[in-house]
Parts: sequence; C-alpha cells; structure tokens
Amino acid sequence: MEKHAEYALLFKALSDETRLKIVEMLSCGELCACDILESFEITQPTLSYHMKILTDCGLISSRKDGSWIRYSSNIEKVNAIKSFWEHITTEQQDCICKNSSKTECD
Amino acid sequence: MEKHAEYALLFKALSDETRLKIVEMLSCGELCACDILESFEITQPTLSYHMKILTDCGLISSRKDGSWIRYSSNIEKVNAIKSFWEHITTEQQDCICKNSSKTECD
DNA sequence: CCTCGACATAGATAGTTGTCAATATCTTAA
DNA sequence: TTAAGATATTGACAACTATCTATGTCGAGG
Repeated sequence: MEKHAEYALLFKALSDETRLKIVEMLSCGELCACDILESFEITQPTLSYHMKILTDCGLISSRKDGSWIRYSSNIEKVNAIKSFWEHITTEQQDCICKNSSKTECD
Repeated sequence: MEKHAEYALLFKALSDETRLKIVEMLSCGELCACDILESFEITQPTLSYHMKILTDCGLISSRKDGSWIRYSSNIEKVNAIKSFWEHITTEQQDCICKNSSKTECD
C-alpha cells in the first residue's frame, strides 16, 4: 500500500477516544480484554470491534492464553508512527509539493 | 474537551490520505488553496472541505491575502501531537490503567 | 459598476463507522 | 459431557464522511 494510505489507516485507528485510551492502557503492559472492558462503559462486542481495528492495523498484538486473549502494544508500529509524523512535518527534499506536476498560481 | 477526545479529533483529521499529503506539502511552507488543488484529482469544493477540517482542528492556519487564502502548518499543534503520542505510548505513573475502578481478571 | 478568479456553502448521495442485542465459538473446570 | 466464562461474529441501525454539482461571496482589475 502507498505510504500515506497506510498511515491514514493507522491514524483512523487512533481517531476514536476509546481506542486512544486502550493504546494508552497497553503502554503499561499486557492486558486481557476483560481488564480493558472494565474501564469503559461499552459492551463486550463493542470492545471486541475496537480491538480488531487496533490489531488489524498492527498497532497492538494479541496472543492467546487459555481462554483469555492478551493484548500488548506493538512498539515497532508505535515508533513507525512517530517517525512518519516527524517525517511529513519536516521540510524534505523529496516532499510531495516539489514533485507536483505544476506549481503556478504564486 | 477531554484530552483524549481532543486528540481523537486531531487523529481523525489525519485519517485521510489526501489530508495527510496536504499536511506534508505545508511542511515546506505556505501555499494557497489553488497550489494544493493542482496536486490532487479532486474538485475545488472537496479540497475546501478538507481544508476546513484541517483548520478547524488547528493543525493548519490560514490567512487571507487578497483573493487568495494562504495555508500554513501550525507548528505548535504538530508538536502537541508528537508529545501526546509519546506520552500515551510510554509507561506513566498516571496511566488510565492504574486509575481504573477495578482491576481483577488477572 | 461589471466581470472574473479564488474560495466557501448547500444539497444530494453512496459508503463507512460505532454501537447494541443476540448468538456462536472455544477453553477450562466440574 | 455439560456448564460457565472469555471472546468473536452477525445483523440492524443511526450518525457521520467524502465526494460531487450547483451556486454564493468577495476581492481585484478594467
């Protein structure tokens, strides 16, 4: 996938208050879904929906442990987002604006 | 607004490929809408819609210059996002997970 | 004062999102 | 094997999003 499209998906995963809080909670370490569920006033299927979005985009990882699913932050993705944000907000030689086909109007 | 809700809005503004590219273009300096429009295959009203989302959340600033509108990156907001991301992805003493009402299930 | 160019607004619409209740799956314990 | 607990899936639905065409506004130049 094109880089901007890929990161747009990641930012979309972060564009929900509940999911942002989940990401924050997981920065302290692994938690199972029921731990997380207790902190929110949402139903279990709704949490499951949010967890799927977060795992699908790679922001968090999950592993099965008996009947629990343990979720944890994916540090590589966390750092990738940081790098991408720093990259696109810093003047670059290969910036899109310099590769634009035309640049009149100014 | 609660902090997570506020940043969820900012991430929502960044959850679109076109808007991400606009943010990147503006990292090289001020541009007017017509400059930006030339880089995309969207209509002028669609660009106007995206610019409104980006300015409303404070990520970019605009100023009137004759009949043009000059857009530029808002560095404070750019840095605020960076700080917030670093904050919520680093283990904190005041993490949400530690203020949770209950923490059984593990 | 009229027109043109730059941008915004309004209205329509197809597609997406977040939520729930109901149900399914899968694992452990009895 | 049956029951209970943890999580996922399904189907429904109201709200929101991104896009377009058509039109409005506002400033600059003639």
